[in-house]
This record gives sequence, C-alpha cells and structure tokens, in this order.
Amino acid sequence: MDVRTACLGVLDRGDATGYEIKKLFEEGPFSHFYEAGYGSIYPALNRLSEEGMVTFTEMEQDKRPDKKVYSITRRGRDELLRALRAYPGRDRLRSEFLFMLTLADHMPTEHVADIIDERLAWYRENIARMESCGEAGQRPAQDFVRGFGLAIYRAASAYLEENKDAFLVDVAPADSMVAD
Amino acid sequence: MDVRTACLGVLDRGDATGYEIKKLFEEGPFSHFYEAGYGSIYPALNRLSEEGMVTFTEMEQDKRPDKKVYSITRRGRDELLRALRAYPGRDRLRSEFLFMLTLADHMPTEHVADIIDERLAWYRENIARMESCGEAGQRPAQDFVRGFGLAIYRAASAYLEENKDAFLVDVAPADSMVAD
DNA sequence: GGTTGCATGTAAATGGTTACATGATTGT
DNA sequence: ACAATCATGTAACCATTTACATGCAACC
Repeated sequence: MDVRTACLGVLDRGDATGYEIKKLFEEGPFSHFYEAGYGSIYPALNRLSEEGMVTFTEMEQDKRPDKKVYSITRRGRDELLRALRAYPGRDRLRSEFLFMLTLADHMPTEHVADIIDERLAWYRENIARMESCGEAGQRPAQDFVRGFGLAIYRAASAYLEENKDAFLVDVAPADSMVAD
Repeated sequence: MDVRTACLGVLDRGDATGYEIKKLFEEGPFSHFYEAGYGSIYPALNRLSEEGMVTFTEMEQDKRPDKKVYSITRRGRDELLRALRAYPGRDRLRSEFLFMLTLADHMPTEHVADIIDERLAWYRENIARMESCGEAGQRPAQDFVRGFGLAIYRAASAYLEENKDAFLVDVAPADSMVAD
C-alpha cells in the first residue's frame, strides 16, 4: 500500500490538506501502522489530482500560508474500493531496536539499559496518547484498529518491564567483550 | 538499518551464504522484525566484500551449485560495533492489514472476516514456528528478542480472537454502502 | 532572539522490489 | 510432468527519504 492509496484512505474520512494528512499519520488513528513525510505526500496528492482521484480548493488564510484542501472524488472512491477488494499484503516491519538487542552482548550493559528505557518511555507516551484521543466510539473500525495498536503496545511494554532486569543481568558478563 | 548492516549482524553469529542469510531473515530469529530479498542481499554482500568488511570462500559442491561462504572480518566487526554505539531509529511498520480494517465499513462483512481469519492463521503458524525453533537458551539476547516477538504475536492474535465477532457485527450494517 | 507551528513544495540520492536468467537435483 | 530446494546474480524500475527553499506569526 503506497502513499497514494493511504492518502485516498484518509481523504475518504473527510477533506484535508497535505499538512493535515501528515499529522494524521503521525498523531492520529494511523500513527501506529503508517508514516510518511511531506516529500512523499505532496507529490502523491499532485499525482492523484492529475488523475482525477481528488480535487482541491485553494484557501487563502489570514496570517497563515494559503492551503489546498483536498477532497476525494467519485473516481478516487472507486479506486479505493477496488484496493479494498484485494487481500492485504504482509506487514512490513523493520526494527533497528530489535536488531540491536540481538547483538546486546556486544554493547555496554548501560547502553542496552538506556535503549530499553527509551523505548519504554516511547510506549508510555504513545499508549497515553492513544488512550486519550478519541476514546468514545466514533467509528467502530477506527476503534477496533486503535484497540489493536493499544493491545500491542501494552504487550510490548509489559514484556520489556517484566524481562528487562533479568536480561541485563544475563547479558552483563559479556561486557568484557567490549573492553577487548 | 540497511541490508548491509543487517548482513554484518547475521555474519557476526557465524559464516553464511547469501542464500542462508535470506533464510535466516525469513525463518530464523530475525523473521519478525526484518526481511530482505536476494535483490538486496547479494549486492550488499558484494559491496561489503569490496570494502573489506567480509571475505568469502568459494565452495564447490556435489550435485549442488557452487556457493560463497561469507565471513565477517575485523573491519566488519568494527563497523558493526560502531553502529551499536548509536541509538536505534524508530521502527518502521507499514500495515496494509490495519489500513484496510480502518475502512472495513466499505467492505462486505465476509471479506473482512476472511482477512481477519487469514491473519489469525498466520499468527498461529508463526507462533508455533517461533516456539519450536530454538526454545532452549542459546544466547540470552536471541531469546529475549524472540520472546518479545512471541509476546506481540500472542497479544495480537488474542485481541483479534476476542474482538473479532463484536467488530463484524458492528460493521455489518454498513454493507448497504457496498451495494450502493 | 530562537523555536515551534502553519503550509507547500522540489531535486537528488538512496535503497529496495520485481522480474529475469540459469541450471541441476529431489520429491510428488 | 511439475514444483520445490539449492544457489547466484543483474537491470530496470519504483518509492521513499533527505536536504533544501520560502516565509509569517506566535510564544517563551
């Protein structure tokens, strides 16, 4: 699923600017399974608009830069529905965090602890954000997916909290390898 | 973390061919947080070897194609250690599955059910594979990361099992939108 | 005076996927 | 007869990241 389709998915929920789409990806209901930068969103919106999948209205604003508010068109919605008839491809995850932990025996124990603590803090923040923003049943689909993300973040942080100390002890003796 | 570094990480555990590295990514202890195809692994190994990060021995085999067994060098290990001194970047996850579920109200309920069931089957397979292969404490780091992956897969499949039916009912009335 | 938020974009570089090419052996 | 496993690679294509460019307002 490329940025193009993801933008159609966002615009299906309501009109938005490129800037807002980015915010939705990083803070809204998509944050835990999607992200994209301006460098891919803006070109995607331009292409979608060339193809007639979206339209936009230019809005002048007071004391703010002009903005383009995008709306999905009939054709865009058809395209989206077509994508929804298929089966989803596999998730693709690339975790530098887990990769590094795999090699924890080559790192000073303190650094391993730092990395895990940082990650725990990140989970806490994200769990809090996801719990607060939009608890009330807006759309069932949204709630279900948010619940899924929460369940995973909670499991991940619980695992780290429960096993972190034992792990650090297990890995600690290998510190000598670093001093080598 | 690009394929280059990931290959160094694998080779740090022991010598391997490009083919074996791919298998480790897709079935071994890296399967739940990394993947790469031959089209990126082979060029990465060639580059690493040009740079002196790895060496290889060509092995002729009976009734099998020749193979190149790669070993990490001193320089390669230094490079790897350098990468481990940094803090990991964020995980990047892109889930077409969750994206589609977000738009479940545009899909026939049966299709949603199919997708969820397929995903549940996938979790079951992977949980089984991860539980069997290498339960015994090989290296603590490996175990810890495997345990993390398992915890997450279990949480994900539990969530789907527990909430799937209610979700399908909640989303069902919107079927009319599809018939539109 | 510096940072953050709003707002849009481009160009180059990176990095990865996909499709192709080859070919023997083993299993169904 | 056909598919899968072992084994290595290239070339074209694609998508995405990163760095850059602009500029005002609000806040600290």
